[in-house]
Amino acid sequence: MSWAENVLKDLSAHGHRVTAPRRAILDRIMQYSQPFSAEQLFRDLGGETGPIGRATIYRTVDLLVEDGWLSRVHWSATKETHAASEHAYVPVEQGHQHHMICRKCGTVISFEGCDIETLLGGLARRLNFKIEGHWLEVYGLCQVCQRAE
Amino acid sequence: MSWAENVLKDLSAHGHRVTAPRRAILDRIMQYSQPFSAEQLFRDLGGETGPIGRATIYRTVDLLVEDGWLSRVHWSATKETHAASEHAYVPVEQGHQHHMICRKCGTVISFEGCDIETLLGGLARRLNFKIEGHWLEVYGLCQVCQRAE
DNA sequence: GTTGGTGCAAACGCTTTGCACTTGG
DNA sequence: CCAAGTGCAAAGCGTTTGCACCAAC
Repeated sequence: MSWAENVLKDLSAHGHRVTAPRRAILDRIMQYSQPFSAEQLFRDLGGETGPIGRATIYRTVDLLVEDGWLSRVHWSATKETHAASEHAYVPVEQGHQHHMICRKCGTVISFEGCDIETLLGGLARRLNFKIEGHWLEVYGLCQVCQRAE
Repeated sequence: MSWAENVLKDLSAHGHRVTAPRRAILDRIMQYSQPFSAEQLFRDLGGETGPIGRATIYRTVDLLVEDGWLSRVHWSATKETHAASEHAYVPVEQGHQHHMICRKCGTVISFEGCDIETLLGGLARRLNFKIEGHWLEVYGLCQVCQRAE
């Protein structure tokens, strides 16, 4: 059961429709080995002359983020200038996940089961801060790029 | 020695000039108890009719981020739509810091000495991933807002 | 047949840029 | 002095929106 299939199933389960544009978008997302942006997705699906409108891409990406099938990361392939820097996304199986992102090739390794709240628990207790969630992202070099350096 | 004073000293130490607009910007930043955006800073300093141009604000913010005196966070006061969502910043003493941000009032608590790399060390070793840096941000409720709920 | 989805194009809003003017050291 | 900094206005560009049309269920 691929990620795209899971998403499609979940979409119809939530009363959403399974349309051709959505299929195409999901298929394209699965081919990325790096974080991707909405704009990039638009280009890769044919851009201005392609069959899928820009609005549809953005709307679908938003939908997927809302339903927990895409996760936003801060990594950006294009050295962010950051004039309206593109937001980047990574497909995830649903649930709490974090990412290790290779600064060179952009490969993403997802992992769960982080113990950060435990780690910060003492600090939070001392400060009387009630932790409700957190954002963690790790940067570095993947195995392949380490060798290449 | 206030944050603004430290920044000014650092600026001239790096061959930058201490100008009236920069003083005004630093002073205003110190008054925030929440993450702020460049646009907000612009408005608070008088906006279109004020003495400081928008470009100066953006250039100064960038400068401060580069020199490590401002840190970008993901929290946003305005429910991010995220059409060109404003980037938010927090003043920091230089060095590696993380933030706990209250989801209600936006109060920021900075802390250092996180042991995340230690925590993730085992995982990274197993995956042959070489950690070079990380981004961590914690969300929740500060002491005051907990009581208010 | 409904109504959710789509495409188009225009609008939006944050951010950047070019250029002539000002000012700090 | 003169290079760094500033202000202005225009341009950039990712993202959103209004609306008429289309197609999934």
